[in-house]
Amino acid sequence: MLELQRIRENKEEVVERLSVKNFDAAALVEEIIDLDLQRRTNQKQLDDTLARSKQLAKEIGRYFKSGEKEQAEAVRKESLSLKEQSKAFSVQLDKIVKTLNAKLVELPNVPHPSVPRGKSDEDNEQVYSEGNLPELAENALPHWELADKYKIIDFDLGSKVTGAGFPFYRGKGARLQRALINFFLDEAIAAGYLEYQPPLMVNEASGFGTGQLPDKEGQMYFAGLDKLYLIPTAEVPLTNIYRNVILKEEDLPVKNVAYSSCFRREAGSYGKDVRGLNRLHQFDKVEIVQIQHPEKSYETLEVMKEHVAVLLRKLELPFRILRLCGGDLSFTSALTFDFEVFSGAQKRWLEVSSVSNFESYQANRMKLRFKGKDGKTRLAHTLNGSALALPRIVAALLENNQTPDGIKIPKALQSYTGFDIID
RNA sequence: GGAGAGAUGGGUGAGUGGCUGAAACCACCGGUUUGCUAAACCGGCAUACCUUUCAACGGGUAUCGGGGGUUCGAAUCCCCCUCUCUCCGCCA
Repeated sequence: MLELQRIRENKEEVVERLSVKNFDAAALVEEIIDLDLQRRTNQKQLDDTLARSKQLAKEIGRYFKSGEKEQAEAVRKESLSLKEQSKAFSVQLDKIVKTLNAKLVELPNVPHPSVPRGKSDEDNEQVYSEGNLPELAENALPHWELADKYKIIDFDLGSKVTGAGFPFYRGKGARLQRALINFFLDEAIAAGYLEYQPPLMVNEASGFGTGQLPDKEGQMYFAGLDKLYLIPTAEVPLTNIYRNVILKEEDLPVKNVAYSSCFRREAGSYGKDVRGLNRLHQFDKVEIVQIQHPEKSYETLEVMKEHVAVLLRKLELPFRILRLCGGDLSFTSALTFDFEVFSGAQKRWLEVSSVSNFESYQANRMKLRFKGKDGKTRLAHTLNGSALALPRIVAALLENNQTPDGIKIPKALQSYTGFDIID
């Protein structure tokens, strides 16, 4: 969530910038400022009452010790009435704080000044592209037909055993998955990231910390008996490692990477978007996360972008980078770049990575801070990016590299797969 | 799943109703001393909110796993929850 101080001191700017996200924050911001004022007034009253109570309690102690029972009794009476007062203040303060927090959570992150206005993904701004679009024969097959032809992915079997969106990978298909995971992890480790194997289920506090809860509750699978959520991305456990942590400035940046399966309910998706590997309920992804000094986070965002670009280059996939417009930007993000690869037979761009700077928005929710060299404690900035999500990479690899002899594996991957063609 | 023990500041650990936001030691930071290093000595060392003619030095409140209760007063007593450890059961 946004920092209260920022809302208080830059009210107009916050409202104006949030309008880029097509979010009308004017009324909400006023409410928050008003609640904050109430909170402070109330707190002052409570604190004063408690301070007096403490004083009296000490007096009573002294009287009892010196055996002055009568004085003690008198003071005790006063203290008793103070107790009622402070109870009332405390109940009211609690109510105000709860309302204030609920309102604060409704406020999305403020977009970076470079974020263009726009309604939907059609308004995203292409900032870079690389590689030539593949020229495939007219009868080129989409990946789901290739998957079937070479018996490397079985969607029907997944439907039988689990449900739609939970495919089986088999033979060279399974090995290709394993190869990609190892390739991505090795690249991240070489770039200085520390590898984690995180839990695939998280508790409610973690879901709140990275911003999945409360608003995106319906997107996560929930194990109700134990109140645990299946992670939609490794970002959740990987970032929540630092929930309620105060790092030292010299520990920054923290660079973590994790491979994990990801689970998404994807309620409301349909049509060509969910065909084959285009959108799954369970998929594999390697995720990179950085925790960085506020003054360096945008530099870092560029570095992370380049990391993803290198991966796609090594996989010889044509890709483009989009700067998400306000309308397409997620609730918690200040600036996001999407990477899309061109999938030759479907003739469409598929999103394979999303690299974001959340500034202090997640950090404020989870109280992730660092102590500066000046001794002051400040919120850190969090960033993350997919590097990369597997299914659509596989879709593009299959489609773009199909030949009459089989599907060619890019050079960089061959030492990982142990084969250079799927036939 | 059953039985028991426990959770205190960065770490170890004292503290069973008032003088404890919390001893001591270690770690860390600053200083003195010192050929250098080390040692010794002195000082500092949590977080949040409030207070904004407090520039600075401050003042107030809360926090001893989390929540609730008893009491004029709770780290200390009571209840609930979470987690950790030990033993038993089960098991990849």
